[in-house]
Amino acid sequence: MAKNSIVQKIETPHHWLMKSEPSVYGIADLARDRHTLWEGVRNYQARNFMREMSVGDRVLFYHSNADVVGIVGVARVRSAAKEDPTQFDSQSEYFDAGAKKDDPRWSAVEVEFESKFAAVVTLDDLRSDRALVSMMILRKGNRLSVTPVTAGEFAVVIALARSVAKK
DNA sequence: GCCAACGTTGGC
DNA sequence: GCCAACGTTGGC
Repeated sequence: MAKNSIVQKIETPHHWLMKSEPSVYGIADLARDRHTLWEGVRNYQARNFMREMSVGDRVLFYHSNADVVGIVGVARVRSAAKEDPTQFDSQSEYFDAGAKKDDPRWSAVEVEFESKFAAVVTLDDLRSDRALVSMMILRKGNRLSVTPVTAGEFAVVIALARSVAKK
C-alpha cells in the first residue's frame, strides 16, 4: 500500500491535448491572459482526464472549427482539477441544474500559457506523420475535447512545430 | 451549410 | 436495459 502511493508520486508527468475554438478562446487569448480556468467541459470522459492532470503537465493547444485546424502552441497545467463554478451559475451557458454544491459534477483545471508555435501544425501535418497514427485526436469520429498524449507523441509534435516553421 | 459520428435522454 | 430520437461536435 505505502509502496504504491510512493510510486504514484514519482511517476513521470503526463501530456495532454486540449481543444478550443479560436472564436471562443484561442491561443491568443491564453497568451494575453497568461492563465485561465478551463471551464465548460461537459463530457464525462474529458472531465475524468482533467481529474488525472497534475500541476506542470504539458498540454498541446488545438484549434478546432478554425480557418487553420491544428496544434497552435503549448500550455501547462497550473492547478489540479477543482470544481467548475459555471455549473452553479444560472446565468452561464454551462449551468447544470443537476449539479449539487456538496457533490459537484463538473471539474476544471487552470491552464497556463507556455508558447505559441511560429506556424500551426495542421491536421494534415499530424496525419502525415507515421509516429502519430495512434493519437486520439486523429481517430475517426473522435470528439473528446481533452485527450491524453504520450510523451513520444508530444515530442514528435514539438519537432514538427520546428520543421513547419522553417518552410 | 452539410453531414457523419458520437453522447445523452427518455419512453417503454 | 434497450434503443430511437435528438442535440452537439467538428472537419470539410
